[in-house]
Amino acid sequence: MSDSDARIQRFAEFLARSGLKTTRQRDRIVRAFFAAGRHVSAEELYHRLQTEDRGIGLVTVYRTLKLLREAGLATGRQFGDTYTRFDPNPADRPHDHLICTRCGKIQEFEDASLHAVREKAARSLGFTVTEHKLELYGFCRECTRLAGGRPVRSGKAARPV
Amino acid sequence: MSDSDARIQRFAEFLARSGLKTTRQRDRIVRAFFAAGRHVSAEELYHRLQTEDRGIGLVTVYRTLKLLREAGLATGRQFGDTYTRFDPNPADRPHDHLICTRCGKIQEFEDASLHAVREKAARSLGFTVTEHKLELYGFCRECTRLAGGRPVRSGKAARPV
DNA sequence: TCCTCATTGAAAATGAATGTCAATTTCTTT
DNA sequence: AAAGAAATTGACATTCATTTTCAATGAGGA
Repeated sequence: MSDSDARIQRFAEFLARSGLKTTRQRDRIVRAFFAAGRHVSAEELYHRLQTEDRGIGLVTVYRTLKLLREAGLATGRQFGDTYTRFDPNPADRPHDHLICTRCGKIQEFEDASLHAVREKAARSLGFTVTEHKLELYGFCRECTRLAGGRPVRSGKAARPV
Repeated sequence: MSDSDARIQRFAEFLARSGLKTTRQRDRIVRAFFAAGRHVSAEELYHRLQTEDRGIGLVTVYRTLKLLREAGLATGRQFGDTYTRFDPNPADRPHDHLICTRCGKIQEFEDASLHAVREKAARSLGFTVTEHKLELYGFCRECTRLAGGRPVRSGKAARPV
């Protein structure tokens, strides 16, 4: 059973447990989502789906992504642009991000020592931490070279708001 | 000169440098912003200002907050609700956040070792990091006790999207 | 199969944030 | 101090992502 299949199964279980139904649309959206990689928006997913099934509305894509979040199978992220991007859970790959504010590139990374930071903060303040988001904003290698590290207002690239 | 005054001065310099003008509205908005503490939304700031000056429009609050960001004096954050909250810069107080997904409480913390994480990621990937955002989502002390760490759908509290 | 209730898509609604524009204000230049 | 060019303002309209509404359809247990 592929990685993706396992998650699709978990989603089916979530639906059953919640008294919800399995439909052609949900099935296709969920498959497309797990096949899509990372940082997809609802709109992007919707467009990909149009090639295989014209009868899937953008609204249903939004609804299904919301269910995926409730099932704990997806996380939404906002990187400084106006829309939400979605990532599959669980974090089988690094989940922290470097965002270039000049060209908009998003690079993933992971640092094990972050868990120490997380635990320490949680313990000292009595929190139970279930999830974290770390974003580093700045310039990627190319943009550091091109711009000498100085900001360029492009209007396109994500901003750290 | 108070902390706040120094920033107000820096904003005035920014305006002059950019060929922009000082106005009663901008002045009041900026003062109110630095007096407001943290995590204020444009709307909240607007409401506070109504008590002292009815002639300040919400639109101008938005515009001035945008200028403050461009001046490097404010940062916008999205904690899983639909609007943007603003924090003053520079980070003279901790800038990382624990967000309770049950009651919506936001608690600040700081961990010096995060800088090591930041530098390490930046160095290994060639990034020049200028800013970071770290958010830990989970349950605060009270909610951990009350809910036994289990999620409660309140519809009000921030969600990790 | 029947029957109930969830689901769907289209259109309308929402809500935060931004653009438009005529009237006003700032600030530099006489 | 007065004038004039240019920026600023607020009310209104607009945009854009996302959500709600609603009538028609579909799923799936009895």
